[in-house]
Amino acid sequence: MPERTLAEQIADSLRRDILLGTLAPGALIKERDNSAGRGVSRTPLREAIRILASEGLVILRPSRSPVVANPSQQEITDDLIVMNTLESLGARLACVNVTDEEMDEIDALHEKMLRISDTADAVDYFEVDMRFHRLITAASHNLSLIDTHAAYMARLWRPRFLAASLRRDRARVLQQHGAIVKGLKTRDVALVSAEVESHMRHLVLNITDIYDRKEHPNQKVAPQEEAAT
Amino acid sequence: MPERTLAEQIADSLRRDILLGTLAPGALIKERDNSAGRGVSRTPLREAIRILASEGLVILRPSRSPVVANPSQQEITDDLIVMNTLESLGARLACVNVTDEEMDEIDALHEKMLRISDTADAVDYFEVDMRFHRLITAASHNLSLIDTHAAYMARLWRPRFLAASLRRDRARVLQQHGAIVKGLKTRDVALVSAEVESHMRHLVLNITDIYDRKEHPNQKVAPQEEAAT
DNA sequence: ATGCTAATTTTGGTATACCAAAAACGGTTG
DNA sequence: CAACCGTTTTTGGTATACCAAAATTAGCAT
Repeated sequence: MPERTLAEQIADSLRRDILLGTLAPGALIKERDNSAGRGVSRTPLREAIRILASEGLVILRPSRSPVVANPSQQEITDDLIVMNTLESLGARLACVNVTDEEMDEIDALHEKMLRISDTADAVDYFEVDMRFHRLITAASHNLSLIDTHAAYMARLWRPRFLAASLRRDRARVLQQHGAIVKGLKTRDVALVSAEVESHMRHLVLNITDIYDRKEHPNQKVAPQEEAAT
Repeated sequence: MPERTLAEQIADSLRRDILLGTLAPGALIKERDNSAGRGVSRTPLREAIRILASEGLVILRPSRSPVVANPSQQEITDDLIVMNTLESLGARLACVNVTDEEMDEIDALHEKMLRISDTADAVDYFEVDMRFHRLITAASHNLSLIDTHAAYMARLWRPRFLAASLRRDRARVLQQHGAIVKGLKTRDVALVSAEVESHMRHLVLNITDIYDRKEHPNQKVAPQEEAAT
Protein backbone atom coordinates (compact mmCIF):
# COMPACT_ATOMS: atom_id res chain seq x y z
CA MET A 1 0.00 0.00 0.00
CA PRO A 2 2.26 2.85 1.15
CA GLU A 3 5.31 4.39 -0.44
CA ARG A 4 6.90 4.07 2.93
CA THR A 5 6.74 0.72 4.62
CA LEU A 6 5.42 0.30 8.13
CA ALA A 7 8.76 -0.99 9.35
CA GLU A 8 10.48 2.11 8.02
CA GLN A 9 7.97 4.38 9.70
CA ILE A 10 8.47 2.58 12.98
CA ALA A 11 12.22 2.80 12.52
CA ASP A 12 11.89 6.53 11.93
CA SER A 13 9.78 6.93 15.02
CA LEU A 14 12.06 4.85 17.18
CA ARG A 15 15.12 6.64 15.87
CA ARG A 16 13.57 9.94 16.73
CA ASP A 17 12.80 8.76 20.23
CA ILE A 18 16.33 7.48 20.69
CA LEU A 19 18.05 10.57 19.36
CA LEU A 20 15.91 12.95 21.35
CA GLY A 21 16.52 10.91 24.45
CA THR A 22 12.90 9.90 24.95
CA LEU A 23 14.15 6.35 24.81
CA ALA A 24 17.02 6.35 27.25
CA PRO A 25 20.30 4.66 26.37
CA GLY A 26 20.26 1.18 27.83
CA ALA A 27 16.49 0.87 27.65
CA LEU A 28 15.11 -2.48 26.61
CA ILE A 29 13.04 -2.66 23.44
CA LYS A 30 10.78 -5.61 23.91
CA GLU A 31 9.09 -6.77 20.78
CA ARG A 32 5.70 -7.45 22.31
CA ASP A 33 5.39 -4.35 24.48
CA ASN A 34 6.47 -1.97 21.78
CA SER A 35 4.42 -3.50 19.01
CA ALA A 36 1.32 -3.55 21.21
CA GLY A 37 1.99 0.01 22.31
CA ARG A 38 2.16 1.19 18.73
CA GLY A 39 -0.76 -0.88 17.56
CA VAL A 40 1.25 -2.86 15.06
CA SER A 41 2.34 -6.44 14.96
CA ARG A 42 5.70 -7.75 15.97
CA THR A 43 6.84 -8.40 12.42
CA PRO A 44 7.37 -4.83 11.22
CA LEU A 45 8.58 -3.75 14.64
CA ARG A 46 11.15 -6.49 14.53
CA GLU A 47 12.29 -5.34 11.15
CA ALA A 48 12.52 -1.77 12.36
CA ILE A 49 14.78 -2.91 15.16
CA ARG A 50 17.08 -4.57 12.65
CA ILE A 51 17.27 -1.36 10.69
CA LEU A 52 18.25 0.60 13.75
CA ALA A 53 20.71 -2.11 14.72
CA SER A 54 22.43 -1.78 11.36
CA GLU A 55 22.69 1.93 12.06
CA GLY A 56 24.31 1.25 15.40
CA LEU A 57 21.54 2.87 17.42
CA VAL A 58 20.35 -0.41 18.86
CA ILE A 59 22.31 -3.38 20.08
CA LEU A 60 21.11 -6.90 19.30
CA ARG A 61 21.89 -9.66 21.75
CA PRO A 62 21.28 -13.33 21.10
CA SER A 63 18.02 -14.48 22.67
CA ARG A 64 17.73 -11.32 24.68
CA SER A 65 15.84 -8.07 24.29
CA PRO A 66 17.44 -5.51 22.04
CA VAL A 67 18.64 -2.47 23.89
CA VAL A 68 19.17 1.18 22.97
CA ALA A 69 22.86 1.70 22.34
CA ASN A 70 24.72 3.45 25.09
CA PRO A 71 28.03 4.25 23.47
CA SER A 72 30.98 4.99 25.69
CA GLN A 73 33.02 8.09 25.13
CA GLN A 74 35.65 5.91 23.52
CA GLU A 75 33.14 4.51 21.04
CA ILE A 76 31.89 7.96 20.16
CA THR A 77 35.42 9.15 19.61
CA ASP A 78 36.06 6.15 17.38
CA ASP A 79 32.99 7.00 15.36
CA LEU A 80 34.08 10.59 15.05
CA ILE A 81 37.49 9.56 13.79
CA VAL A 82 35.97 7.45 11.05
CA MET A 83 33.45 10.11 10.19
CA ASN A 84 36.20 12.70 10.01
CA THR A 85 38.12 10.54 7.56
CA LEU A 86 35.04 9.98 5.43
CA GLU A 87 34.16 13.64 5.37
CA SER A 88 37.68 14.61 4.50
CA LEU A 89 37.66 12.16 1.63
CA GLY A 90 34.29 13.48 0.53
CA ALA A 91 35.52 17.04 0.51
CA ARG A 92 38.61 16.16 -1.49
CA LEU A 93 36.53 14.30 -4.05
CA ALA A 94 34.06 17.15 -4.11
CA CYS A 95 36.83 19.50 -5.17
CA VAL A 96 37.09 17.44 -8.33
CA ASN A 97 33.49 16.46 -8.88
CA VAL A 98 31.26 19.22 -7.58
CA THR A 99 28.92 20.70 -10.18
CA ASP A 100 28.06 24.34 -10.46
CA GLU A 101 24.54 23.70 -9.23
CA GLU A 102 25.83 21.88 -6.19
CA MET A 103 28.34 24.61 -5.51
CA ASP A 104 25.57 27.17 -5.65
CA GLU A 105 23.47 25.14 -3.27
CA ILE A 106 26.31 24.76 -0.81
CA ASP A 107 27.06 28.43 -1.04
CA ALA A 108 23.43 29.37 -0.52
CA LEU A 109 23.15 27.10 2.49
CA HIS A 110 26.26 28.60 4.00
CA GLU A 111 24.85 32.08 3.48
CA LYS A 112 21.62 31.04 5.11
CA MET A 113 23.53 29.65 8.05
CA LEU A 114 25.32 32.96 8.45
CA ARG A 115 22.00 34.81 8.36
CA ILE A 116 20.21 32.70 10.95
CA SER A 117 23.13 32.11 13.29
CA ASP A 118 21.93 34.75 15.71
CA THR A 119 18.28 33.91 15.82
CA ALA A 120 17.77 30.22 15.10
CA ASP A 121 17.15 27.76 17.90
CA ALA A 122 19.42 24.80 18.48
CA VAL A 123 17.47 22.25 16.47
CA ASP A 124 16.94 24.40 13.40
CA TYR A 125 20.50 25.58 13.39
CA PHE A 126 21.78 22.08 13.81
CA GLU A 127 19.68 20.80 10.93
CA VAL A 128 21.25 23.36 8.64
CA ASP A 129 24.70 22.42 9.89
CA MET A 130 24.06 18.74 9.20
CA ARG A 131 22.73 19.55 5.76
CA PHE A 132 25.84 21.55 4.96
CA HIS A 133 28.10 18.60 5.65
CA ARG A 134 25.79 16.23 3.85
CA LEU A 135 25.79 18.42 0.77
CA ILE A 136 29.55 18.49 0.62
CA THR A 137 29.76 14.75 0.88
CA ALA A 138 27.05 14.44 -1.76
CA ALA A 139 29.19 16.53 -4.09
CA SER A 140 31.79 13.77 -4.02
CA HIS A 141 29.45 11.83 -6.29
CA ASN A 142 30.59 8.64 -4.59
CA LEU A 143 27.43 6.82 -3.62
CA SER A 144 29.07 4.38 -1.23
CA LEU A 145 30.79 7.19 0.56
CA ILE A 146 27.57 9.16 0.78
CA ASP A 147 25.74 6.20 2.30
CA THR A 148 28.42 5.31 4.79
CA HIS A 149 28.86 8.92 5.78
CA ALA A 150 25.14 9.26 6.29
CA ALA A 151 25.18 6.22 8.54
CA TYR A 152 27.83 7.79 10.75
CA MET A 153 25.98 11.08 10.77
CA ALA A 154 22.91 9.27 12.05
CA ARG A 155 24.82 7.41 14.69
CA LEU A 156 26.48 10.60 15.91
CA TRP A 157 23.38 12.75 15.77
CA ARG A 158 22.99 13.09 19.52
CA PRO A 159 26.59 13.87 20.46
CA ARG A 160 26.85 16.33 17.62
CA PHE A 161 23.61 17.93 18.61
CA LEU A 162 24.85 18.41 22.14
CA ALA A 163 28.04 19.94 20.84
CA ALA A 164 26.19 22.27 18.51
CA SER A 165 23.94 23.36 21.33
CA LEU A 166 26.87 24.96 23.03
CA ARG A 167 26.57 28.16 21.17
CA ARG A 168 30.06 29.02 22.24
CA ASP A 169 32.04 28.67 19.07
CA ARG A 170 29.46 29.21 16.44
CA ALA A 171 31.71 31.93 15.11
CA ARG A 172 34.57 29.52 14.54
CA VAL A 173 32.28 27.01 12.90
CA LEU A 174 30.97 29.61 10.51
CA GLN A 175 34.44 30.82 9.71
CA GLN A 176 35.59 27.29 8.96
CA HIS A 177 32.54 26.60 6.85
CA GLY A 178 33.41 29.70 4.91
CA ALA A 179 36.92 28.47 4.37
CA ILE A 180 35.64 25.14 3.16
CA VAL A 181 33.29 26.82 0.72
CA LYS A 182 36.10 28.97 -0.56
CA GLY A 183 38.37 25.96 -0.94
CA LEU A 184 35.71 24.09 -2.89
CA LYS A 185 35.14 27.02 -5.19
CA THR A 186 38.83 27.28 -5.98
CA ARG A 187 39.22 23.50 -6.08
CA ASP A 188 41.90 23.79 -3.44
CA VAL A 189 42.17 20.21 -2.21
CA ALA A 190 44.81 20.93 0.40
CA LEU A 191 42.87 23.80 1.93
CA VAL A 192 39.57 21.99 1.99
CA SER A 193 41.11 18.88 3.44
CA ALA A 194 42.88 20.79 6.17
CA GLU A 195 39.82 22.81 7.08
CA VAL A 196 37.54 19.80 7.24
CA GLU A 197 39.95 17.96 9.47
CA SER A 198 40.47 20.97 11.70
CA HIS A 199 36.71 21.41 11.88
CA MET A 200 36.35 17.82 12.98
CA ARG A 201 39.14 18.05 15.49
CA HIS A 202 37.32 20.85 17.23
CA LEU A 203 34.17 18.78 17.20
CA VAL A 204 35.95 15.87 18.82
CA LEU A 205 37.31 18.17 21.49
CA ASN A 206 33.91 19.67 22.18
CA ILE A 207 32.20 16.34 22.45
CA THR A 208 34.94 14.90 24.62
CA ASP A 209 34.58 17.95 26.79
CA ILE A 210 30.83 17.52 27.14
CA TYR A 211 31.12 13.90 28.12
CA ASP A 212 33.92 14.60 30.55
CA ARG A 213 31.89 17.33 32.15
CA LYS A 214 28.96 15.04 32.62
CA GLU A 215 31.43 12.79 34.35
CA HIS A 216 29.09 9.92 34.04
CA PRO A 217 30.35 6.39 33.91
CA ASN A 218 27.02 5.51 32.34
CA GLN A 219 28.39 2.25 31.22
CA LYS A 220 26.03 0.53 33.58
CA VAL A 221 22.82 2.45 33.99
CA ALA A 222 20.36 1.04 36.44
CA PRO A 223 17.84 -1.44 35.07
CA GLN A 224 15.68 0.48 32.69
CA GLU A 225 12.11 -0.42 32.11
CA GLU A 226 10.03 0.94 29.33
CA ALA A 227 6.33 0.83 28.72
CA ALA A 228 4.74 2.08 25.58
CA THR A 229 1.46 3.90 25.77
CA MET B 1 17.45 -22.58 19.78
CA PRO B 2 20.96 -22.28 18.28
CA GLU B 3 23.77 -19.86 18.90
CA ARG B 4 23.42 -18.92 15.29
CA THR B 5 20.00 -17.86 14.13
CA LEU B 6 18.35 -19.35 11.07
CA ALA B 7 18.27 -16.00 9.34
CA GLU B 8 22.02 -15.64 9.81
CA GLN B 9 22.66 -19.08 8.44
CA ILE B 10 20.55 -18.32 5.40
CA ALA B 11 22.36 -15.02 4.99
CA ASP B 12 25.69 -16.85 5.11
CA SER B 13 24.50 -19.35 2.55
CA LEU B 14 23.10 -16.71 0.24
CA ARG B 15 26.21 -14.60 0.58
CA ARG B 16 28.35 -17.54 -0.37
CA ASP B 17 26.20 -18.19 -3.42
CA ILE B 18 26.39 -14.59 -4.45
CA LEU B 19 30.12 -14.20 -3.97
CA LEU B 20 30.94 -17.43 -5.76
CA GLY B 21 28.67 -16.43 -8.61
CA THR B 22 26.21 -19.28 -8.13
CA LEU B 23 23.60 -16.59 -7.79
CA ALA B 24 24.18 -14.38 -10.78
CA PRO B 25 24.22 -10.61 -10.39
CA GLY B 26 20.82 -9.29 -11.32
CA ALA B 27 19.04 -12.48 -10.31
CA LEU B 28 15.74 -12.08 -8.53
CA ILE B 29 15.44 -13.40 -4.99
CA LYS B 30 11.78 -14.16 -4.57
CA GLU B 31 10.77 -14.73 -1.00
CA ARG B 32 8.45 -17.64 -1.67
CA ASP B 33 10.63 -19.53 -4.13
CA ASN B 34 13.77 -19.25 -2.07
CA SER B 35 12.18 -20.06 1.24
CA ALA B 36 10.42 -23.08 -0.23
CA GLY B 37 13.61 -24.16 -1.94
CA ARG B 38 15.52 -24.07 1.32
CA GLY B 39 12.76 -25.60 3.36
CA VAL B 40 12.35 -22.62 5.65
CA SER B 41 9.61 -20.08 6.04
CA ARG B 42 9.60 -16.65 4.52
CA THR B 43 10.23 -14.88 7.79
CA PRO B 44 13.89 -15.78 8.34
CA LEU B 45 14.60 -15.65 4.63
CA ARG B 46 13.23 -12.16 4.57
CA GLU B 47 15.46 -11.20 7.42
CA ALA B 48 18.46 -12.73 5.71
CA ILE B 49 17.75 -10.62 2.66
CA ARG B 50 17.75 -7.48 4.80
CA ILE B 51 21.11 -8.46 6.22
CA LEU B 52 22.59 -8.87 2.77
CA ALA B 53 20.96 -5.65 1.67
CA SER B 54 22.68 -3.79 4.49
CA GLU B 55 25.94 -5.27 3.24
CA GLY B 56 25.24 -4.02 -0.25
CA LEU B 57 25.13 -7.47 -1.82
CA VAL B 58 21.42 -7.29 -2.49
CA ILE B 59 19.31 -4.41 -3.69
CA LEU B 60 15.86 -3.80 -2.20
CA ARG B 61 13.22 -2.22 -4.35
CA PRO B 62 9.85 -1.03 -3.10
CA SER B 63 7.16 -3.63 -3.72
CA ARG B 64 9.42 -5.57 -6.01
CA SER B 65 11.60 -8.64 -5.67
CA PRO B 66 15.04 -8.04 -4.24
CA VAL B 67 17.82 -8.62 -6.71
CA VAL B 68 21.45 -9.62 -6.43
CA ALA B 69 23.54 -6.48 -6.71
CA ASN B 70 25.21 -6.01 -10.03
CA PRO B 71 27.60 -3.19 -9.35
CA SER B 72 28.90 -1.20 -12.26
CA GLN B 73 32.59 -0.64 -12.61
CA GLN B 74 32.01 2.87 -11.34
CA GLU B 75 30.34 1.58 -8.19
CA ILE B 76 33.13 -0.88 -7.55
CA THR B 77 35.68 1.84 -7.97
CA ASP B 78 33.76 4.02 -5.56
CA ASP B 79 33.76 1.21 -3.03
CA LEU B 80 37.47 0.70 -3.49
CA ILE B 81 38.17 4.35 -2.89
CA VAL B 82 36.30 4.30 0.38
CA MET B 83 37.88 1.05 1.41
CA ASN B 84 41.29 2.43 0.59
CA THR B 85 40.67 5.39 2.83
CA LEU B 86 39.44 3.20 5.65
CA GLU B 87 42.38 0.86 5.37
CA SER B 88 44.81 3.72 5.29
CA LEU B 89 43.27 5.15 8.41
CA GLY B 90 43.39 1.75 10.04
CA ALA B 91 47.04 1.34 9.27
CA ARG B 92 47.88 4.75 10.62
CA LEU B 93 45.99 4.07 13.83
CA ALA B 94 47.60 0.65 14.03
CA CYS B 95 51.02 2.30 14.10
CA VAL B 96 50.00 3.85 17.37
CA ASN B 97 47.83 1.14 18.87
CA VAL B 98 49.14 -2.20 17.71
CA THR B 99 50.14 -4.54 20.54
CA ASP B 100 53.13 -6.82 20.49
CA GLU B 101 50.92 -9.86 20.18
CA GLU B 102 49.11 -8.39 17.21
CA MET B 103 52.38 -7.38 15.62
CA ASP B 104 53.62 -10.93 15.99
CA GLU B 105 50.46 -12.29 14.48
CA ILE B 106 50.66 -9.95 11.51
CA ASP B 107 54.29 -10.81 11.06
CA ALA B 108 53.60 -14.52 11.23
CA LEU B 109 50.80 -14.26 8.71
CA HIS B 110 53.01 -12.34 6.35
CA GLU B 111 55.70 -14.99 6.67
CA LYS B 112 53.14 -17.68 5.97
CA MET B 113 51.99 -15.82 2.91
CA LEU B 114 55.55 -15.68 1.65
CA ARG B 115 55.93 -19.41 2.19
CA ILE B 116 52.79 -20.51 0.41
CA SER B 117 52.87 -17.97 -2.40
CA ASP B 118 54.23 -20.52 -4.87
CA THR B 119 52.04 -23.44 -4.02
CA ALA B 120 48.70 -22.21 -2.68
CA ASP B 121 45.63 -22.13 -4.87
CA ALA B 122 43.72 -18.95 -5.52
CA VAL B 123 41.13 -19.33 -2.78
CA ASP B 124 43.54 -20.26 0.01
CA TYR B 125 45.97 -17.56 -0.98
CA PHE B 126 43.22 -15.02 -1.18
CA GLU B 127 41.92 -15.92 2.25
CA VAL B 128 45.33 -15.27 3.74
CA ASP B 129 45.54 -11.98 1.89
CA MET B 130 42.16 -10.88 3.22
CA ARG B 131 43.14 -11.91 6.71
CA PHE B 132 46.31 -9.86 6.51
CA HIS B 133 44.41 -6.71 5.76
CA ARG B 134 41.79 -7.50 8.34
CA LEU B 135 44.44 -7.97 11.01
CA ILE B 136 46.00 -4.62 10.30
CA THR B 137 42.68 -2.90 10.54
CA ALA B 138 41.94 -4.79 13.74
CA ALA B 139 45.16 -3.43 15.20
CA SER B 140 43.69 0.04 14.93
CA HIS B 141 41.55 -0.88 17.94
CA ASN B 142 38.76 1.24 16.50
CA LEU B 143 35.66 -0.96 16.52
CA SER B 144 33.60 1.20 14.21
CA LEU B 145 36.38 1.28 11.70
CA ILE B 146 36.83 -2.46 11.94
CA ASP B 147 33.14 -3.06 11.30
CA THR B 148 32.83 -0.64 8.43
CA HIS B 149 36.00 -1.92 6.86
CA ALA B 150 34.75 -5.48 7.16
CA ALA B 151 31.55 -4.47 5.40
CA TYR B 152 33.48 -3.09 2.46
CA MET B 153 35.70 -6.14 2.39
CA ALA B 154 32.60 -8.30 2.10
CA ARG B 155 31.09 -6.19 -0.61
CA LEU B 156 34.31 -6.24 -2.61
CA TRP B 157 35.05 -9.91 -2.09
CA ARG B 158 34.37 -10.96 -5.65
CA PRO B 159 36.24 -8.21 -7.49
CA ARG B 160 39.18 -8.61 -5.15
CA PHE B 161 39.14 -12.33 -5.62
CA LEU B 162 39.25 -11.95 -9.36
CA ALA B 163 42.15 -9.55 -9.05
CA ALA B 164 44.04 -11.85 -6.72
CA SER B 165 43.51 -14.74 -9.07
CA LEU B 166 45.69 -13.03 -11.60
CA ARG B 167 48.89 -14.40 -10.21
CA ARG B 168 50.76 -11.79 -12.15
CA ASP B 169 51.92 -9.41 -9.50
CA ARG B 170 52.01 -11.57 -6.45
CA ALA B 171 55.60 -10.51 -6.08
CA ARG B 172 54.69 -6.87 -5.83
CA VAL B 173 51.92 -7.60 -3.38
CA LEU B 174 54.28 -9.52 -1.14
CA GLN B 175 56.89 -6.80 -1.34
CA GLN B 176 54.33 -4.18 -0.36
CA HIS B 177 53.01 -6.28 2.46
CA GLY B 178 56.56 -6.57 3.69
CA ALA B 179 56.95 -2.82 3.57
CA ILE B 180 53.73 -2.36 5.52
CA VAL B 181 54.87 -4.82 8.16
CA LYS B 182 58.17 -3.03 8.45
CA GLY B 183 56.44 0.31 8.73
CA LEU B 184 54.17 -0.99 11.47
CA LYS B 185 57.09 -2.38 13.40
CA THR B 186 58.94 0.91 13.31
CA ARG B 187 55.73 2.87 13.85
CA ASP B 188 56.43 4.78 10.66
CA VAL B 189 53.07 6.34 9.94
CA ALA B 190 54.15 8.00 6.71
CA LEU B 191 55.63 4.83 5.27
CA VAL B 192 52.69 2.64 6.21
CA SER B 193 50.20 5.12 4.91
CA ALA B 194 52.00 5.51 1.60
CA GLU B 195 52.39 1.78 1.12
CA VAL B 196 48.79 1.00 1.92
CA GLU B 197 47.59 3.59 -0.50
CA SER B 198 49.95 2.47 -3.21
CA HIS B 199 48.86 -1.09 -2.59
CA MET B 200 45.28 -0.06 -3.04
CA ARG B 201 45.98 1.97 -6.13
CA HIS B 202 47.39 -1.12 -7.80
CA LEU B 203 44.33 -3.05 -6.75
CA VAL B 204 42.07 -0.46 -8.29
CA LEU B 205 44.04 -0.62 -11.51
CA ASN B 206 43.91 -4.39 -11.62
CA ILE B 207 40.21 -4.53 -11.01
CA THR B 208 39.52 -1.79 -13.50
CA ASP B 209 41.60 -3.74 -15.96
CA ILE B 210 39.66 -6.93 -15.39
CA TYR B 211 36.32 -5.25 -15.88
CA ASP B 212 37.48 -3.40 -18.96
CA ARG B 213 38.70 -6.63 -20.46
CA LYS B 214 35.33 -8.21 -19.91
CA GLU B 215 33.74 -5.50 -22.05
CA HIS B 216 31.68 -3.01 -20.17
CA PRO B 217 28.03 -3.47 -21.12
CA ASN B 218 27.31 -5.75 -18.19
CA GLN B 219 24.76 -3.25 -17.09
CA LYS B 220 22.16 -5.71 -18.40
CA VAL B 221 21.83 -9.29 -17.29
CA ALA B 222 25.05 -10.70 -16.06
CA PRO B 223 27.56 -12.54 -18.13
CA GLN B 224 28.36 -15.66 -16.19
CA GLU B 225 31.61 -17.50 -16.40
CA GLU B 226 34.84 -18.55 -14.80
CA ALA B 227 35.61 -20.16 -11.53
CA ALA B 228 39.31 -19.90 -11.02
CA THR B 229 40.12 -23.13 -9.26
C1' DA C 1 -2.92 -6.46 -35.83
C1' DT C 2 -3.41 -2.84 -32.13
C1' DG C 3 -4.66 -0.47 -28.14
C1' DC C 4 -7.24 -0.63 -24.12
C1' DT C 5 -9.42 -2.43 -20.06
C1' DA C 6 -10.84 -5.92 -16.70
C1' DA C 7 -9.96 -10.19 -14.45
C1' DT C 8 -6.34 -12.99 -12.47
C1' DT C 9 -2.09 -14.17 -10.62
C1' DT C 10 2.08 -13.01 -8.32
C1' DT C 11 4.43 -10.46 -5.01
C1' DG C 12 5.93 -8.17 -0.90
C1' DG C 13 3.99 -6.45 3.52
C1' DT C 14 1.61 -7.47 7.77
C1' DA C 15 -0.80 -10.00 11.40
C1' DT C 16 -1.17 -13.95 14.17
C1' DA C 17 -0.13 -18.52 16.13
C1' DC C 18 3.22 -21.63 17.94
C1' DC C 19 7.59 -23.22 19.91
C1' DA C 20 11.68 -23.74 22.73
C1' DA C 21 15.10 -21.50 25.39
C1' DA C 22 15.96 -18.57 29.13
C1' DA C 23 14.61 -15.91 33.18
C1' DA C 24 12.00 -15.20 37.06
C1' DC C 25 9.58 -17.10 40.73
C1' DG C 26 8.44 -19.93 44.74
C1' DG C 27 8.72 -23.27 47.82
C1' DT C 28 11.46 -26.68 50.07
C1' DT C 29 15.32 -28.15 52.61
C1' DG C 30 19.90 -28.07 54.76
C1' DC D 1 18.91 -17.47 56.30
C1' DA D 2 20.84 -19.34 52.22
C1' DA D 3 21.25 -22.51 48.57
C1' DC D 4 19.03 -25.56 45.58
C1' DC D 5 15.57 -27.28 42.30
C1' DG D 6 11.20 -27.69 39.82
C1' DT D 7 7.53 -24.78 37.81
C1' DT D 8 5.70 -20.86 35.54
C1' DT D 9 6.27 -16.80 32.78
C1' DT D 10 8.46 -14.12 29.51
C1' DT D 11 11.06 -13.69 25.43
C1' DG D 12 12.89 -13.98 20.86
C1' DG D 13 12.72 -17.08 16.79
C1' DT D 14 9.95 -19.33 13.32
C1' DA D 15 5.95 -20.85 10.66
C1' DT D 16 1.68 -19.84 8.60
C1' DA D 17 -2.33 -17.16 7.13
C1' DC D 18 -4.13 -13.04 5.09
C1' DC D 19 -4.20 -8.71 2.49
C1' DA D 20 -3.60 -5.22 -0.94
C1' DA D 21 -0.68 -3.33 -4.41
C1' DA D 22 1.37 -4.43 -8.86
C1' DA D 23 2.30 -7.02 -12.68
C1' DT D 24 0.58 -10.05 -16.03
C1' DT D 25 -2.68 -11.97 -18.94
C1' DA D 26 -7.10 -12.45 -21.44
C1' DG D 27 -10.52 -10.68 -23.83
C1' DC D 28 -12.62 -7.25 -26.46
C1' DA D 29 -13.47 -3.41 -29.48
C1' DT D 30 -11.49 -0.81 -33.12
